[in-house]
Amino acid sequence: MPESHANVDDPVQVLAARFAAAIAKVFPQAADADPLITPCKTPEHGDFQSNAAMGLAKRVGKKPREVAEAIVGAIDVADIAEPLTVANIAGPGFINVRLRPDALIAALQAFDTASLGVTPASPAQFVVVDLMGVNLAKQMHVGHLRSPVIGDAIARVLTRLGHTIKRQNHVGDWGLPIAMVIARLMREAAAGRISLDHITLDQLDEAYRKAQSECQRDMAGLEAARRFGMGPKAIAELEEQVAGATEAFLAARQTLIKLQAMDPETHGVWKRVQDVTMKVCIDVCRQLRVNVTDADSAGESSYAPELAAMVDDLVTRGVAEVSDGALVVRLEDPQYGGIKEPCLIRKTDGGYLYATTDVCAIRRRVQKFGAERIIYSIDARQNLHLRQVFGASIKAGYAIHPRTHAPARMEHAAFGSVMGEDGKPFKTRSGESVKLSDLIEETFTRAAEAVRKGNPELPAGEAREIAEAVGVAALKYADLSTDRVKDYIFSFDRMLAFEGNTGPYLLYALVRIKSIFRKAAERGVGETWKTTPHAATAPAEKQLALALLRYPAALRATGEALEPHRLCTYLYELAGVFSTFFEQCPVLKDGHEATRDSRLRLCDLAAKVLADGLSVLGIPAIERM
RNA sequence: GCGGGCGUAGCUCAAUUGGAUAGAGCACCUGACUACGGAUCAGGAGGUUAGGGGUUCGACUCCCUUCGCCCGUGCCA
Repeated sequence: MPESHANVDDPVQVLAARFAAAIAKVFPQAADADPLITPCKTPEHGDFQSNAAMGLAKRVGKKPREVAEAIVGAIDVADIAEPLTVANIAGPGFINVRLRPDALIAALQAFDTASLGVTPASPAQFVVVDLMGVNLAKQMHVGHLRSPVIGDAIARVLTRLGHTIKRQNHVGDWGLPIAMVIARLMREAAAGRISLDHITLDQLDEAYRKAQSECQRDMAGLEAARRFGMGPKAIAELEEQVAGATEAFLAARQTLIKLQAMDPETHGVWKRVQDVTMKVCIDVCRQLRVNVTDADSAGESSYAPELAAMVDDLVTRGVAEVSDGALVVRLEDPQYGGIKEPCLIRKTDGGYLYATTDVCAIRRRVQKFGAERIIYSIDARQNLHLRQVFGASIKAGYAIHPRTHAPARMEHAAFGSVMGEDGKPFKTRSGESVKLSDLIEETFTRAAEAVRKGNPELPAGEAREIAEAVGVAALKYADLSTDRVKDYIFSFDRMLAFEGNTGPYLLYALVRIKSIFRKAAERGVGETWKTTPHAATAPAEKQLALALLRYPAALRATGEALEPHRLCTYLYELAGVFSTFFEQCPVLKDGHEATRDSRLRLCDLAAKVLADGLSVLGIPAIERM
């Protein structure tokens, strides 16, 4: 069942109903046809248009133009639009509609409430958004930027549309890699080379990398050396390496067993690693104004105790089968995704994989939390993996909602990579990945510089706050404003520009409107405008009014496609339309009080929509800059 | 090999899910206003939407095909 956002005050919806009625009257055989109402791209054509006639033509066996004429002849829009005649039919059969001025005013009046025309979704859904996946003992880098930024924006959009959201940070806090670090840390701490009490994430990151390499056994190299009869010295060196790595590897496995058994000392170190990692993670989220807290964490460790029973369940019910010693779920059937590669859920050695945990997570999210929709804000490269996990959950029945008995809608909100200005993956000059906290700090520093240049008078404390807002706006908007599935090119200069489709520009547009009200107060203009009737007579006023009314549809389109850039584009267009209005329609200079007040109301609405839209994107609003 | 994604102006990106003359910003050129925040507005130039074919009244969008780049592809996560 498609969700509904019925709103009798939205001209698009009113026109859709009228056109639908006219179509049903003239072409009963096509009564279900979509009226296809959309705002006109150019004002010369009209305010709104219906594109239904062309599509209807072949269904009813008439020429498109005749269909349009029939619709125009039967429609009743006298109360909302200017009379429709054949003169309103253009091209192959577009029907152009011009709103009656009083209808526009009425729509504006109805729009001017706290909800800004956004009616709650019906039915509202319970949605889980998977928007982060940090790993213990690993420093966060640019690769961790997009997931929370996009996921949080999607969560906010859906919340604004009336849904209930649960965010999930799927923390990589379990398994052999973690055990390797812990084994190394315990050894290093015992030798007095590190202090676990004062350890930093950078140190943990280093330990992680060293643990990885010391457990890396070069079996292939040894094999090759033997086969090609290399010198005894070379073979001996390789044997030594392999022996050392094997020792480290076995120690890690022992550590994993102790960890699973909740051995106090081992678990204590694990907890320490978790605390250090998660503190940085949550700090980054706070800096980015991403709404993720400790309560949203669901580590792999929390699924670990459930895996064995779940896998048994899959085996006994015949969902999974043994293949080459491993346990797999086959997904060739189209209802499971029609995927050739099976989903591996248990290795030959009995170990579980990340797919196992991910299937388990779906089970918990649907069966325990009651998720009706699960959205994964994850790198596009994980697409196959996610489709496998979705398919396996469906096959296992875990994705079937316990109350509605409908399968949860599972979607991959895939995104591309962050590239440098050379078009290659974003790295430092020395070729290392950029620490996320460094990236954020540099953004703030550059934003502070830009703010200082633009407005040197700001007091230091406020300047820092504003710089952070501008920095967050720049960083997140750059990430959100382009089609998420594509890679995007990271550029401090471009994202921090005050011109063009950028976060700082939208903040500027907002503070510019706010300053009008400060100026009005200075001039002793009271708040009479709040009760003055709306008006939109000048062309620029009318265009602004029409643009404002498009806000709910822009939000809905964003929520439907899970594409925040749609909202960004709308806000940017709104800012542009407002600029034109601001240029052409003096607000405080106009002699007439009624005009001044109705224009103040338009300014007020524009500010409200901009602020609301920015907050939905996770960008903080400010009063001045 | 197979599967997926991407390819739009010199550069960075859009295009309301198949609709009217493919739009913005930057850069370039020309104008406006002693400017309710000039971090502005108006205008110009810039395109065979990678190439070819097809479906359609209509294709950047859907189908086929070729080229180029990226990614994934059974025992890492």
